Amino acid sequence: MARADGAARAATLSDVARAAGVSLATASKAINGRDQVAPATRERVMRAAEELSFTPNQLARSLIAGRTGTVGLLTSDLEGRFVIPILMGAEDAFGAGQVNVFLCDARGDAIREQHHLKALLNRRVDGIIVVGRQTDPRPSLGHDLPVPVVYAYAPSDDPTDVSVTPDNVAGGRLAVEHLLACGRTRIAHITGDPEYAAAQDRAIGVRAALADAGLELVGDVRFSTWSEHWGRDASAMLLAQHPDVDGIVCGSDQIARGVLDTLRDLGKRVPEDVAVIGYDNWEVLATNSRPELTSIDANLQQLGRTAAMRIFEAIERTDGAEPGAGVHHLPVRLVIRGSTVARR
Amino acid sequence: MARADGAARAATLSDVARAAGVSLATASKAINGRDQVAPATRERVMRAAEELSFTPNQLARSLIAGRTGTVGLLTSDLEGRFVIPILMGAEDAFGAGQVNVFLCDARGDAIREQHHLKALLNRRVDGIIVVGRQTDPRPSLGHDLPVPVVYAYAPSDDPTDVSVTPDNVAGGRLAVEHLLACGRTRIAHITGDPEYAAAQDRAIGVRAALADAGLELVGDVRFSTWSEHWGRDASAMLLAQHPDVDGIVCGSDQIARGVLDTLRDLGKRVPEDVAVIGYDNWEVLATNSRPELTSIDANLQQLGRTAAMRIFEAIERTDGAEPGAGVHHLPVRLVIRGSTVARR
DNA sequence: TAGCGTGCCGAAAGGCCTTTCGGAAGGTTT
DNA sequence: AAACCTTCCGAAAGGCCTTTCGGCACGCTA
Repeated sequence: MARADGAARAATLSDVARAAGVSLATASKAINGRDQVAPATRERVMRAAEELSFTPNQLARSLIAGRTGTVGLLTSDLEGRFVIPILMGAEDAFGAGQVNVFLCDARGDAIREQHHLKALLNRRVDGIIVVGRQTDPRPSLGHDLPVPVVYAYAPSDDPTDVSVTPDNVAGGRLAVEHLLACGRTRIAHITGDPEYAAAQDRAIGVRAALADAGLELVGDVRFSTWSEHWGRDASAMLLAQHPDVDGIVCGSDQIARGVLDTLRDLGKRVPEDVAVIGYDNWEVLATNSRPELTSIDANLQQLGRTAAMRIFEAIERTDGAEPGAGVHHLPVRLVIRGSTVARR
Repeated sequence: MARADGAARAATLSDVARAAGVSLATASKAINGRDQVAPATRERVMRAAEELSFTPNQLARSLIAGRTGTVGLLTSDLEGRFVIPILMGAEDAFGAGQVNVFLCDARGDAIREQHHLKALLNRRVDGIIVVGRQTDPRPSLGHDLPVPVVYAYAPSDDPTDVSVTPDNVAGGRLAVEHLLACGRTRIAHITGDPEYAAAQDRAIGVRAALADAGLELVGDVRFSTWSEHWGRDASAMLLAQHPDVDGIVCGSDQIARGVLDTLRDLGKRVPEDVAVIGYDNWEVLATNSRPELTSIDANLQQLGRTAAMRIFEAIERTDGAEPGAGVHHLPVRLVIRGSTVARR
């Protein structure tokens, strides 16, 4: 266990002051770069601090400042597929080392969530980011909290909260527009659980883009589960009914993987005969398929950055005003790979 | 932004004391369940606290106790594939709400790691768990830290540190033993980057188990990259040279997915003709393949729990002794699915 | 030489809580 | 009635730091 014998008790500021032969106040000022300290004195203090390997106790600082420089990330995203990029974006935005993040996983349990929420408030976090694992609205934490809250990925069901979530409608549009640009006109849509807002929103975008182009969807939107199995089954049925389909928009990369499997089994070439586009841009799935999968990326890291910036703004302004209430739909991004455009 | 107007300043203990008509000390004792307080008085204080929605400032408490009840999780695991289960295990072990975890991602950058380390120490975490993304030893943080450190997944290169890591050799053995139990005798091994200790260790286990059974590996161990592409290519070459192979141990689930693809293309039935076993038990890959993939699970959540418990022990004992220094190899687990055993 | 400004330092308060210890009030024993 | 104990409460110190503000010493001007 790494615990130095000598470091049993961390050096405190008064240790430094004594070592440097100055008062507590002067030591503090020297270390924090305040003026009112002669250069020579400052030098002396700094050297003493160095020798004692003094690190200022952030607890005491926070107590005085009334601010801890910490943020709570409250999630129910078990797998961490969404929460990790969001966390990284948040870290970026805050600036490494300036702000630290408490990560709490409520595991989809409201009681545990309350528990964690209370713990975070006791620790006097400056703000809270709530990350859901679906884009369906989730219950608000309420407005009687002493710190700002931003909802990421899953928006709050209260429109006076601040929420940031990917623009799934735009994602659906983007997918179709890309297929159209590739010259496809007979386009189908296979997606996941119809209970998910993500599935519905993407389908809306798909239909809208087709309507704009004066086209209709080939067959109905096929909803079921977010799995490869469904991708395989659905595409088999689709091809049986509509052998002339030349483009398939999938509601997730998993579904797209299944679709690719079936097309391959049926002897269809991708992208020559049928172009396939996925959703989520989950690297491990998208870059390992045959061919590699074009996909829609939700820019989760950017989402995290945005959430962090919103928190930041809210922390800065002490008037308690509520800037940017409402659900903000963030743009998504197309990542083109071999499943829609043959490689040269 | 959720910020109640009335909650501009959180209630402090002296507010409660005043409201209840008692002194600071009494209020403190009442709230913390100390004796030396008359039941009636306690009741009065509790009610006042309730009404003011008082939450004790954990900062001040920590300052006094010399303990914060927080732990730092320092990772370089970008994708979070390993860190999330470990984090969850740690949360479990600490007991939700008792201890909170600061998650810091160093992104494989030593400077950033130092930065985060310093921030964690300033915040006076009680301990640090370091999570790597490979099982190769990583540089120690050193022994001159004022808090205990446990290395998880990636062990420290210093044997006097405490490390917990999955037993990859046992995993390799387990895979082969399972194939043997399934009646396979012509077993090959396709795995990832030979620079990874994980690849080497698993290969050692594979060879050892075969040797114990008086068998030899079919062909050499095939090292390359941890990708589906490699799984596809390697198995194609393997089958060309050794058409009689009847079992393939893969170094990862990704590789196994590629292997399954190729076997399917070649008209081999899995598991009837060839049994395939993966590694990592990455649900999204293992349960979506055709057939579903038998795999070795590293019990990461258990790993996290163990790491947390070690930290706990070290925190408890104030004598600075170093219990359990060294690298602890934790048992892994076989998850049987359709790729080795035909479903009934 | 008296008066004034400037530059630097230190005493002390304050942030929020816990704990120790002294002491008041009430009841019990001799 | 005196001595004692128990029960409960409160003053104060302490944990570590920052900030305010008063004051000392020095050098300058009149």
